[in-house]
Amino acid sequence: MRLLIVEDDTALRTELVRQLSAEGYAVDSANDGRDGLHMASEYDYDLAVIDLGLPEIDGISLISTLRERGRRLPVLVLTARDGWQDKVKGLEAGADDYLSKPFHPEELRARVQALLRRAHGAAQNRLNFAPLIIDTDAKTVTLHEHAIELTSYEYNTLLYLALNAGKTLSKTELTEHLYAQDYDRDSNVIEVFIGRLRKKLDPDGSLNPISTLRGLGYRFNLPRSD
Amino acid sequence: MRLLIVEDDTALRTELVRQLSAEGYAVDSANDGRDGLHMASEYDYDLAVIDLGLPEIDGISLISTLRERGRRLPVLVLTARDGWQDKVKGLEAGADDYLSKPFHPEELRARVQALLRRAHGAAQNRLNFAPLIIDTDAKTVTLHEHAIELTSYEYNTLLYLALNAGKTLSKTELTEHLYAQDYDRDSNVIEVFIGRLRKKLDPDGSLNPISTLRGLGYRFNLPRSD
DNA sequence: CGCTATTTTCAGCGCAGGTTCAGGCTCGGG
DNA sequence: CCCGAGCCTGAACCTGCGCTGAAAATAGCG
Repeated sequence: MRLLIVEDDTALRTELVRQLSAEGYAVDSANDGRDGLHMASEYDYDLAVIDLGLPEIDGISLISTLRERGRRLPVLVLTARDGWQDKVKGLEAGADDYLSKPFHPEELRARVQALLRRAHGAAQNRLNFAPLIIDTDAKTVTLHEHAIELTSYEYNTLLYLALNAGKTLSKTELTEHLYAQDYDRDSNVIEVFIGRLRKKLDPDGSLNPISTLRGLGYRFNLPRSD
Repeated sequence: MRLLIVEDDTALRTELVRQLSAEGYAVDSANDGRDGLHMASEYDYDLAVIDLGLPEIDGISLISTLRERGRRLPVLVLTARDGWQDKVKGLEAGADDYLSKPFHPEELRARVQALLRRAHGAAQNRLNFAPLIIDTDAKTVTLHEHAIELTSYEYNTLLYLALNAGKTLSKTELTEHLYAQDYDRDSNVIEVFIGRLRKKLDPDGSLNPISTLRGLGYRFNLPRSD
């Protein structure tokens, strides 16, 4: 999951990046609305955290502009103090949730998680695919009631594929969602991770959870069984 | 467990902080409703003790505001004398329990403990994990019917992990709940405590009660057996 | 006010896990 | 049937995270 933070206060921005990176997200950040708009246009983020009081282009306009351009990513708005009307304006502009400063890290985490889940139509923290279960709370994967040990990038890759089950994702699409900006584009990391995932999830080659579409990308095949 | 005290009487506030710190909680305090609201917003406390007669913003409004914002933390209300109607108002505003001044330290202790337990869905004072038992009343830990000597921070760390059994907790998440505000962020205390816990709880390495998820955090593995 | 127990810092190390690379394989188009 | 682009894979590399033991700081206690 790749997130964008738009926040002018350096201290807070750093803190946000730190927090969310620790949760395993790939995080980019911008310190004003203009940069934020740039970055949000350039990449397909899974979620944006936007402060309303921003120099250059304020948060509200930023959100409106994004929405006008048809970007539907979840937006979490940060409002100064109890900016009551700000919240309303924010929601009207197309934000999905708000958080007033100062806020507690816990709540930020919870909201981000909730928004991401909602966006992918996964209400719960437990994705059930036939014999495969992904628990996003414990960050754990189970196959046939049997725990599978995945490293964090393996997990992230699998999660992203699974959240887009049935859809074909190109390799660039995957890298862009798994890594923060400026990741070396011509590398075969993804192939390697797909390989490792297949080996771990399907050692005997009977499940075929991930199929390759030559020239197009990869697709997660298992149907959701909830 | 991290608590917030909101009390304007300096003597009493200091006393409360002393009391509860002595119990091993991480305690922050505010001396009026405004500060209290700030702090409660900034951080995700596990419980709040709030006096009803407060300057700036009174206790009732403070509680209501918190509840409106969707904060569900347990709130213990302190009322002057037998402020009979105050209790009612307090409970209506969303407090979970009350205590009229003056009160016995013992009683405070008991109520705080009870509320914390309830909040974590642990009705009893005894968390049972297969061969490991944590008695939150006696603050003792038993492994295979055999007492384990833990220092208070070791105990706190273990308890927090155990209360969130199965969930992966990042190191920052842990520090934030174990220490009062402004704790130096880049330190490896947590690693050290985890190490010591493992050594004490699992000397021969057969139980593996706490697993580390590289880059993500730690997870308590034992299932509850109640 | 000293002594002990506990917490915190620190530095060094080991290794997990991410990244790269090379060589072989596969598929599809001509 | 052959060729080449794209994909797979095993192995090697290398960085940084987490572990550890010991020393320094601090708290607790008589």
